[in-house]
Amino acid sequence: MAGLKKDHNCGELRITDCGKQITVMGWVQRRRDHGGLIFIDLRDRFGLLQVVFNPESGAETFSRAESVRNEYVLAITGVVGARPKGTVNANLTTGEVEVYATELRILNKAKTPPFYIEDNLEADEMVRLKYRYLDLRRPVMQQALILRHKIAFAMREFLNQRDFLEVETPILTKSSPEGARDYLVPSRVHPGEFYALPQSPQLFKQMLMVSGIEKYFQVARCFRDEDLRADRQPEFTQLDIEMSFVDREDILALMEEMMVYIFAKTMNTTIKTPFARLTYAEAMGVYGSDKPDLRFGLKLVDIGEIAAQSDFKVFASVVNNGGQVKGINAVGCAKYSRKEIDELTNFVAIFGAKGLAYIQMTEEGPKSPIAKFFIPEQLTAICQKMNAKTGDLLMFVADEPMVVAESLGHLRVEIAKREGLIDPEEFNFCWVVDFPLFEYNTDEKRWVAMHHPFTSPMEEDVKYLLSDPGKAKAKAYDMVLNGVELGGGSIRIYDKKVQEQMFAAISMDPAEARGKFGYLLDAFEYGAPPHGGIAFGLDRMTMLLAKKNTIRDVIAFPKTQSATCAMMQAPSLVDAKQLRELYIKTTVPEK
RNA sequence: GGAACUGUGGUGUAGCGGUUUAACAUGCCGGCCUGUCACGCCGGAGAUCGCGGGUUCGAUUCCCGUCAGUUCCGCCA
Repeated sequence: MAGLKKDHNCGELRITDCGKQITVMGWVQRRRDHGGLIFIDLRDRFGLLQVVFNPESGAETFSRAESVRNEYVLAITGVVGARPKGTVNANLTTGEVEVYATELRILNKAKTPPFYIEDNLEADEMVRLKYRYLDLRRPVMQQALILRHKIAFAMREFLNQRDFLEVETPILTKSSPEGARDYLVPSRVHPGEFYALPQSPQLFKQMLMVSGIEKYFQVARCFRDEDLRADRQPEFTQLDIEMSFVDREDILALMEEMMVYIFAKTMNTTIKTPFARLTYAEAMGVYGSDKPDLRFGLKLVDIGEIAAQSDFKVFASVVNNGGQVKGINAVGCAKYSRKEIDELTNFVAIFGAKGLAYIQMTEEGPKSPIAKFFIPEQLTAICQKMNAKTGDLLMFVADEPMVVAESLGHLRVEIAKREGLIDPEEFNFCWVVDFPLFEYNTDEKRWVAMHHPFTSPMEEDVKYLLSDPGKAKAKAYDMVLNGVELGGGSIRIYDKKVQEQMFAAISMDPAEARGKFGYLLDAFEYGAPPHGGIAFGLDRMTMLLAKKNTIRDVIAFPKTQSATCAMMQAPSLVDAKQLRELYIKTTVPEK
């Protein structure tokens, strides 16, 4: 930098700085060359600053300014001055001042970037990811990273104030049979053996409780080798928390306080506590989701009883076979065309619904292809139950409970989006509690833990662990924000006997349990305290607060949907020598 | 593993329901310009329309396959 020192940031200069001689460094946002007068907007992380070059700048400096192009890296020394009357730019925080350059050094030249370095650009995401270092120069991207930093910092601040200890846990760890697919790392020292990257620090944090840490947290990187989504990346960051000597209410209350703190520090807003609370059964029954979006209504209404008595065989037989018939009232949507209803029918088919029955509430009364199967009293009863008025559209799905929930649960969100029922400024939190302890896996023909196999059953349900697993409820809870699962946790098992029963319930024989989790069972014999915890998705939280549609926009270097890094071209083939050292032979089929 | 959508100069788009010199904006290059801030004006370069095959006299356009991206289902304790 040839002896120059950046003594001011571009974005920080104000009218009160007039007269100062300063040196700024940054990137050329734009050059406006008027022949005898050149303006350069210089950009750094803190903002934009207009620099003026005129003949008084000196011939050499002026001609150098003529050669400057976008994204060149410059060091400029000059004097801050007030802009002449009528040339103030209200769109810039530095719009009242400009710098009269006396010296210009080109610290580095730049090729023309493949896309504009500015907000609101609509470049192809693949191009943005390939040139992520340029994409991240855009102020909106930097704001997202800044917000992410503030959130993580507020978390640390809050937990530190509450006596929590941040402890790091291993990245090279042991593969576990339950849960997501593991990323594996071959061991050179132990031929044929593998480490796994952690899906979460779950067992380590429980061990830390046995160690007497009492209050632990970690901003932990987690890895799951599963397919990606807009809100799912193969590596992601969790705020992982665990506490000893607490019950569910202690944790929920503390986490609400933490969210209040985070929102105060990062969004400058006050959020209301306590959060709404729903049981899993309520959430599924009324909203068709275990992560309900409570910003709008469109609740699911059960019309099974009426449907069972109708002549509509499709409905009646579903009810008689233990299924459900439920509907939602899309208020004011009777205007929907046949085409739109077909679209919605295709939409619910994604979730397994075999059809979408509907009733349009017209001026002439209920109009529907299925109306003829109902006597007037039944139609009236349905309309009454669903609070239907002229202009509304009632839509129904009849199927097994899970299909009804999922299809109508997604449909209500789709209708809310189409009808603009969602206030984008609202942050609506709730807790979902009382999850089932198990769910039945039809492929593996066994019960599996819904949360994870270290989750404590409700005391009164311990007796069902082996006799009637489907009946057991868990001391588990999820925090939900605007229909997105922000975090989840549970009170853990700390009793060796209960833990052994748990393993037995998921059809893990004692020898296997010993082999996989022997250290946990051992630890429980040395004075394990009652404990529980929770983990939050930092990426998702940042996405919601930044009002982005994908977590890729709040991750510096995210993966594409096929789990590749567009910038580094990972994953990649490696040298045969590397494979030999690891005793690995690949068996990729020839195309 | 499956479904849908997308792929045209550097970037963002248009196009033709078969035959065009492939259009527009912006960016880029050159020239002019002392108050602009998405500066302006003049001129110029830049695309075998993702890839492969098929139909046809002729394909950017129609069909099939493939690759890549995105969204979703499955999967994600």
